Parts: sequence; C-alpha cells; structure tokens
Amino acid sequence: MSEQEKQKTEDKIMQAAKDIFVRKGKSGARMQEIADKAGINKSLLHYYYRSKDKLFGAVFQIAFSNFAPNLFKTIDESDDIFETIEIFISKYLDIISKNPFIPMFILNEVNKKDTGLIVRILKNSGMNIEVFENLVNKEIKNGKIKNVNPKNLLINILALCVFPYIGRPLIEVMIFNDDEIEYDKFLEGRKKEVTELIINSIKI
Amino acid sequence: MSEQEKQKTEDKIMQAAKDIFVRKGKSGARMQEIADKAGINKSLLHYYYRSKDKLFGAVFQIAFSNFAPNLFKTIDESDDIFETIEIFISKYLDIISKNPFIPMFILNEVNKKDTGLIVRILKNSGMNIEVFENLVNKEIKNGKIKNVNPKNLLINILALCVFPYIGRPLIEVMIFNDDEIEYDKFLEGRKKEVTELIINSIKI
DNA sequence: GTCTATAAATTGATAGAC
DNA sequence: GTCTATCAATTTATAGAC
Repeated sequence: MSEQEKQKTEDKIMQAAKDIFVRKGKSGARMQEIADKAGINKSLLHYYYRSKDKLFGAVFQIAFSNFAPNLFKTIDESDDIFETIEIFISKYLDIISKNPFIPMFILNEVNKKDTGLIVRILKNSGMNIEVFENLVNKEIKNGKIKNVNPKNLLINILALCVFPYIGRPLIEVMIFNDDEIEYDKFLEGRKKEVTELIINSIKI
Repeated sequence: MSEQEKQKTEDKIMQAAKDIFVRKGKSGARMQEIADKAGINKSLLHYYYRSKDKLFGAVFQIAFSNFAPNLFKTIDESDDIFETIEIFISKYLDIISKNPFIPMFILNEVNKKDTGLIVRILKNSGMNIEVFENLVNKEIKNGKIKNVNPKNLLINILALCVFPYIGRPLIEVMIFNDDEIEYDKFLEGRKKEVTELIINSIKI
C-alpha cells in the first residue's frame, strides 16, 4: 500500500478520534465508536496508536497546538497597543468560531490532569506571554494607556472571547430562551463588543 | 437504625459522590471509588440510588441549585444599577471561590448533554433574567448609564468572574509560571478588577 | 495494513444472607 | 440497612490469519 493511502487512513483516524474525544471527553469516548466513525476496524486503531492514551495524546496535542501558539506572533509585528489588541481579539475569535468546541475540550481535560502528558504539552507550546507584557508596560510608561496589570488585561480578553462558546448550552437556555438563531447573532456581534470593552478599559 | 443515622449515610454518599463526579466527570467516575470514599459498600449505593445515572442526577441537581438561583434576588432589593452590579459580582465571586471546581463541572456536563435530565434542571432553576434586563433598560432610559445591551452586560460579568477559575490550570502554567501562591493573590484582587471594568463600561 | 476472533480486565447492577 | 458473592455487559487490548 502506498505512502499516500496510509496517510489517508491515519487522517481518517485522527479526524474521527478528534470528533469523538471532543464530544465525549477522554473517559467517555469509546475506541469502537472511533473506529466506526473512521470506517475501519477497531484493531487498526491499536496498530497505528498503541493505546487509547496514546491516541488521545495525539489528538490533544493537535487540538491545542492549533489554538495556543501563533497567537502572539502578531504582537511583534505592531508596536501600537490598540492595534495589537484589536488584531489579537479578531484572530482569536476567528479561531474559536471555527472550532467552537475545542476550548471546552481543552479546559475540561486540563482540569482533569490525569495525564502527565498534558502539562508537558502546555509547557512546550511555545506560547510567550512576555512579549505582550513588555508591550503593555512600554505603553504605560509612554503614557498611552492607563496603568493596568498586563496579566489581568490578557485574562480579561481571553475570558470575554471564550466564555460565550464554552457556556453556550447554558446561556442559550437560560438567557436566550433556547433561540439558537438569536444566539448566533449575538456571537457575531461579539468581536465589536469585546474590542470596545477592552479598549475602553485601558484608554486614558 | 435511626432516621438520624440513615441521614448520615446518605450525606456521606452525597459528599463522596460530589467529590468524585466533580473531579472526574460522570463518565470518568467509578461507583467503586465513590463507595470507597464514602466508607461503605458498593451495593449500598444502589440501595440508596438505583443507578449511577440517578446518583449523578442528584449530585448535579444540588451542585447547580447552589449556583444559579438566589443570585438575582439581590436585584429587586435595590433599584440602583451600580449598587446592584457591585453586589451581584461580590456575591457571585464569593460563591465561586468557595466552590472553585463546580463551574467547570457544570459547564462540562451541560456541554455533553447526554442526560435529558440536565436541560430540565436548567429550566426549572427558577433563575429569572428579566428582572435584571428590566432594571438595566430602566436605567438607560433614565440616562444613568450608556445604551448597553443587557444580555451582553450579564454575559460579560459571568465571563470575567468564572473564567479565572475554569481556566486556572491552564493560566497558572502559561501565564503565572506555575506559581499558585501568585495565582491566589491574583484571584483575591479579582473582585475589584471585575467591578471596576464593568462599571467603567456602562457609566456615561 | 487490515481483518476476525478472543483474551483479560473493568464495571454497573442484582441476589440473597444477616 | 449493610454486607458478600456473583452476574452480565462492556471495553481495552492482543494474537494470528490473510
């Protein structure tokens, strides 16, 4: 069998595994269900990945690396804090809206921390906060923004972006009367809402 | 056996079940582990609650009802929007900091929605958003605050309060260099931070 | 590489003695 | 009410044929 067709099978496995793991979590997922979704035999899963743990690790690795890194790359490109934040929020919300269930998946599994692997993945993510902190501190000294705490600022941004997605089933029922069309509209307006709120909180 | 001692056993079960379910989720939890933690036999679990599903339902019900309702009761007590928001944030953060793992537990299980029971619990929670929306709209008409969207405002508040707790393992590693003492300090300053940010976003 | 068959371990649930 | 013993079903993982 050609290298290309092998790649095909491995891709199908990864896609299926990601779907199932994201929806049901590591402990809720079943190898049989993943095999069915990939259209292959269950034994083949163990041929490619030796165990459920290994397969999960691969899925988590990919899911996380699509989220965390590259996010701060925009920061060196600009040295204007307002522009930086605007781009950051825009890019981050774009990623999330294209993968709305990944944040919940990551947060849930990280909170369980039943795999030593996960902490290792986090630390090797290459995400660098210092660039952001330095920029914020510089702009404070320059008198361009209020004297805000950079960590608080970053966490506020993340919170406002992520929460509407991880809390969707709850918020949709309790605040939007189960109206998902209305909720989609709400999500669309979110980029503007978050940007204005954050900018407004730092400008003098 | 006296009614009081029976209550004792049921309490031990509920406490143990809550601990395990919250840490491992419904699918990750094991009846054996719950029984061990409660210091009783596994069969006794089935005697009190007929199945794992039923036991989980009871735990979720209690966990959720400690969170959602009563939160909006402060709202009628005051008709000043600034005071209302301040009290709301303060009360909400107090509840969360005393039960830091419950939000993640609830959000995770609600996102899985593998029990029809959960949606029913949400709808019967008696949480009433309208009181809050009415107050906000009134204050807008009175010219006391900006023309903000009440739903957005409420979700912003919830996001800023909850996220530092559900994201803790991630944020602590990636932003606080694994320093949990520093993170606890950060959490302590959160009430002031959130209140100021929100108030600042609505005041004219 | 991919499949069938099956082992080996786990786990939710029940029967029945006390 | 509480326990011991055990069932029945599920589920991860492996052995071996093709």
